[in-house]
Amino acid sequence: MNSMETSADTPQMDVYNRIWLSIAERKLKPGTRLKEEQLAEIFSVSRARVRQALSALEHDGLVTLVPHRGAFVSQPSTEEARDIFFARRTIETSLVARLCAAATADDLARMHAHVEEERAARAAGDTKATILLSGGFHLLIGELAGSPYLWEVLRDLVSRTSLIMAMYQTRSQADCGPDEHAEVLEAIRNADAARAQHLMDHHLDHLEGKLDLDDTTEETNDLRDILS
Amino acid sequence: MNSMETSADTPQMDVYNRIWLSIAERKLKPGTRLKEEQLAEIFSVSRARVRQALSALEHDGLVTLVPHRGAFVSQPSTEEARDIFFARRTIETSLVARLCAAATADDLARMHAHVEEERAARAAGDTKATILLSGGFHLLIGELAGSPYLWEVLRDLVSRTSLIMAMYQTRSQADCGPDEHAEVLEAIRNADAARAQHLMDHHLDHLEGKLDLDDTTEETNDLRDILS
DNA sequence: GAATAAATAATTGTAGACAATTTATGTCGC
DNA sequence: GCGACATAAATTGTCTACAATTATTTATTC
Repeated sequence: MNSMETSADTPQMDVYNRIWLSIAERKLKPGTRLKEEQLAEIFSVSRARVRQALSALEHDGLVTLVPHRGAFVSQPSTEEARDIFFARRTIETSLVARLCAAATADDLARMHAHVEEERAARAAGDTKATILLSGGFHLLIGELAGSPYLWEVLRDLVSRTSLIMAMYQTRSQADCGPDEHAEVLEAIRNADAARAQHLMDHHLDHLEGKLDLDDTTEETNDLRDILS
Repeated sequence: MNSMETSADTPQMDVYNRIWLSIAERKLKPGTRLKEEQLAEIFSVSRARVRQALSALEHDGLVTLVPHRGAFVSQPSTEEARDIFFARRTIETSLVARLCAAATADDLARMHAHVEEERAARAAGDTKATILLSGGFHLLIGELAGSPYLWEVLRDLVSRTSLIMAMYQTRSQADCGPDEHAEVLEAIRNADAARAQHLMDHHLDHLEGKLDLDDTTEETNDLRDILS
């Protein structure tokens, strides 16, 4: 019942997941063009399957579909980036507050185990796992809050955040840092709702602060976008 | 810049919107089978377009796609129904609190105009408009909060709520009632965040309370589901 | 030599046909 | 007459070929 696994049963979900993962891991950079035929060959599926996957990814905001031009890894604007963080603060501060009142011993154990896993991955220098686990902590909070719907929303927000980080991150490293997660966990353990909310809010602010969201230097790879 | 209009530009979005509207208006009842060819003929489009629209509707939780059996208007379970209301409370209470601090005179005017419109529609006995406007008030709050992302989430939640109401509503009438909306608006006007949050929370509770979410009498139209 | 315009090439969008699966109908045996 | 099995119909899932659009290259003219 691990909610991290994103059911790779059907072939079409497989191509969706593989592209999703590549974007979440930041191997596919924003602005990258995704040709349908090329993807079809890589994954050994028909072009129709690729189109379905791309359509779903567009719905999740990870790729942008331009009519008669093709699919590109999305390049969220600074406004959109700020909006995503706003939405995360709105939802996640509410959820941690609720968790303070409702968390079971088992919940706390799972969160503790997760933070340890994050530490281990970071210590081992496994950047791929670090990025995934870092977002996974936030998803775990959504899961423990007991709302499948909000968990889906959070999954969407976390993956979009990954894209935003890939685009606007200038200084320092990629992930949240397990220390702040540990602090939030400690507040939840103490059932200190106000502190947990404050810490989560601050944590997301910290993440947003790492970004270069000044509108002046809209970086891009696409010559089309550079040369007006 | 009215956010209620759901861009019916492309043909595929048109069929999506027309089905979406029929469900939101509760003309299409939960469990109704949606044959692709039939829809294709009705809308005078190819079956591929219908499939795209159905796929998008499934992603929004309004339609359930069963492999090799077809598409059906979703029949959300009582757990899912409660989850939707939980999500709405989580998000909307946060948003009204924020609005209390940030609402401009223009914002207040728009909300006031909307409540009046609701009253007029209800007085005129226009049930279709009443249902739409009733959800529209909640969407307006999302819009004025200035978060396009959360507005999209709210739109999804409101349409799912409409489906839930169609399924589980037993007594009294369909919509929210403009009086409670007016009360919320009054609290926002007075910048009383705590009261606004409380009223919104109570309002959604009231809505949920109108439903018959006892798990015992899972109503359905599909013979398959009735006769095990 | 530079800019514009036409032609060619590449890519996406669409539709129609075919295959796989499920549902309904009819028949045979009991 | 009732139930199980086989056959037929209907519906969905998938793929391939073709049309529409856009990008690139080449040729022509100023």
